[in-house]
Amino acid sequence: MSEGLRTGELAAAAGVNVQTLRYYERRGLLDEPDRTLGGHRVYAPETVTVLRVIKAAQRLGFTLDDVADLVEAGRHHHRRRAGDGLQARAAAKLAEVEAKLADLAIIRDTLRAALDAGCDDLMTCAETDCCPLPFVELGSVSGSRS
Amino acid sequence: MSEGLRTGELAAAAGVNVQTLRYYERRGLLDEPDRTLGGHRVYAPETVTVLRVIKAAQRLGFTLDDVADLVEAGRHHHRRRAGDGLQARAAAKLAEVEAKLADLAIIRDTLRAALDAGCDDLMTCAETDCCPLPFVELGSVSGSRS
DNA sequence: GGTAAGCCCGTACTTGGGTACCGGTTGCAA
DNA sequence: TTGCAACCGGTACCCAAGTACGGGCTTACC
Repeated sequence: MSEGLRTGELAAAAGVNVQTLRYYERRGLLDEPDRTLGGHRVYAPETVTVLRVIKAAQRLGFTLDDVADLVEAGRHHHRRRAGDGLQARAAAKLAEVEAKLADLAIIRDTLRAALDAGCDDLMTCAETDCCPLPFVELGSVSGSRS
Repeated sequence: MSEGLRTGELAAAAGVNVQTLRYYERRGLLDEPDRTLGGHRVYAPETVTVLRVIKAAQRLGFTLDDVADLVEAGRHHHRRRAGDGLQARAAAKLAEVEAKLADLAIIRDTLRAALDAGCDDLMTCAETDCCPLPFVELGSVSGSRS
């Protein structure tokens, strides 16, 4: 058994695009699979799990670079340096996520306040400073994208 | 009075890059300013406020396209159609922000759980399902970037 | 009037995560 | 054996919100 999947099958099974598979391979997230004599890729069935793990990590806010590192770290996880493991990275990511949550909470409150105050024109509000829009800085997370 | 600012001065006053000013002009966020005889831009001093408003709106999660629409809607805010105003857009944006907050809260909890459970290798965890990582879907916000 | 800083415009590049297109091969089934 | 779907590699393109670069002008100060 373990008959192997072709790109189209794997893509369908994992819910991703065929191009994405080759993109992940280029990025080092997927091992280079075996090939048929003609050069077509043949993936081990476990690869579906690998893809699900990648997608899960992405949903946790890790970038593909993060994931590539994580996969790499896991591949030979003997002799690991400090800061390499999932633990350390998860802790760091958690801090980021918490900062982003705090920012978003401020944004939510501000939007609510703007709604309550009934502002309807940004420029007028800014000039007459009737309204609670934050023309001050919004602390922490600088280069943050979700 | 109201002597006018050159690009460099405006950029410094508003804390943005000079290139960004021309970029905003192209995007329709800034009116085309007056020019000197030689073709150099001369901005009205109020433009600093405009830029602060733009930046504030961005911090609230509006895209530059959103902001451009908002500015446009404010420019002739007589005869406004439903859904045009800041109110409506702020309400929509608030819903987005709340959805994103909910997702991030799940992510935070999951990261915390992974930390508590002491997972240190994604692939092993995925295979042995010892750990709380979410290999399920994470609801709502699809194309969301902060 | 010379020189340096600042500005002009157009274009190309950046980041992150893919997608799309292309012409050419391979695999498989009827 | 023929026909067509699926696959191959390489490259180009998409989004947003800018940033950088290059060659040529303008402005301001000494």
